[in-house]
Amino acid sequence: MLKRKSAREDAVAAIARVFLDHGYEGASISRLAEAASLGRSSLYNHFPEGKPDMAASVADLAADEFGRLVIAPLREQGSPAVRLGRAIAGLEQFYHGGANSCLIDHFSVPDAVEATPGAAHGMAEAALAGFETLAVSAGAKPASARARAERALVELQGGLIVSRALGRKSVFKNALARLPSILLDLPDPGR
Amino acid sequence: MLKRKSAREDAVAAIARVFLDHGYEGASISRLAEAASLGRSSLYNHFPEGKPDMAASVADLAADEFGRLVIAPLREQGSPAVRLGRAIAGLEQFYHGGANSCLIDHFSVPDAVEATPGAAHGMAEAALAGFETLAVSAGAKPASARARAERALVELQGGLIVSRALGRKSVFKNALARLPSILLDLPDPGR
DNA sequence: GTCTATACGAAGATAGAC
DNA sequence: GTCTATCTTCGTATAGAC
Repeated sequence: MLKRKSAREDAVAAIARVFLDHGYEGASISRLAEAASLGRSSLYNHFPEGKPDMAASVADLAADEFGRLVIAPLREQGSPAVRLGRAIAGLEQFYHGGANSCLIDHFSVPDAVEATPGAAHGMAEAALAGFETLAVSAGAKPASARARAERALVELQGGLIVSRALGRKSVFKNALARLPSILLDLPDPGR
Repeated sequence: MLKRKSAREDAVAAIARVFLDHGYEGASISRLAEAASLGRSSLYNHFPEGKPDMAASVADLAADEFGRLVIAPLREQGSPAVRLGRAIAGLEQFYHGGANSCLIDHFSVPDAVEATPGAAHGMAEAALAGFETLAVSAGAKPASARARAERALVELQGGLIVSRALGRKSVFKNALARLPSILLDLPDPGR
């Protein structure tokens, strides 16, 4: 089921980078239009509800991509370690090795929450659920799996923030490298 | 050496919350003025250079407070565990138990970086240096201490982000609770 | 120091020509 | 679908009265 990209989908992909780089408030219509190689007005043909519409579309795209690159591999066949390895490769791609900042963060400010209610919350919960599933299938008990998933998500988000603040992608890479021990290493496997 | 708070210092404390809640771009002069209980114009008496001036002042205040509440306790007398305990109490206070988002994050977007160059970077480095010192005095070797400090900062920032996105302060509290094992537990103490 | 008034451009959005 | 033109509101900033 290959679907040809619509013009709107092209626009969403183009403007996503602006929200990523500048945050919701910093993503002005002018910047968005320039990124999409369109006039300001032309954007409103693709997004009749204006900026909230654009932000919601970007959030949807990000959720889709995250699902495809990270969540799906976690639920595929293979040992937990192999599945996590594929998800980590997906994370590197999704975040461009730490160069991307995360929408969860940018979409958590009040004005963005008002425009796209539940977007940040939903992305965070989706990631949490994916990691939790992996931890369970690695043998963790429910409560432990939940805690491990939370730690993994914290590690990921923190890695992105600190990486960007310090201008060192290695921080994000190091965070990725810690995921296996967080999600897979069970201190008392037999318990 | 008790110094009376100047009117300007009052204003800085008041507007800090706006930058914290809304980010650099979302902190409009109107919002800042309202938070400071002043007219828009009056703000320019205290901050002649306008918004960048305000942002820089807030960054300075945050750095001072962080130094006082978190870094200083790390360097005081007492065992490493006791010092970290005091720093963690300081962190709870500084971040209001996870209710605050961090300036490091908000000041890392391009427009904020342009307005207050080096602010985000400096705050991150200061935290890193403080944690590193503690790890060293707990017996970690230089390279290990550096890595541990980085992990601690990642944990902190990630905890704040995820806490805010999910609306659960427990995420931040859990992150704080992991700091001792990150900074103090040395797997091979004799090595 | 704080206010009112004001200027000026940017941001968000719409109408209508092509 | 995209453009030009236009509108309104907001954001930033200054001048000057009190």
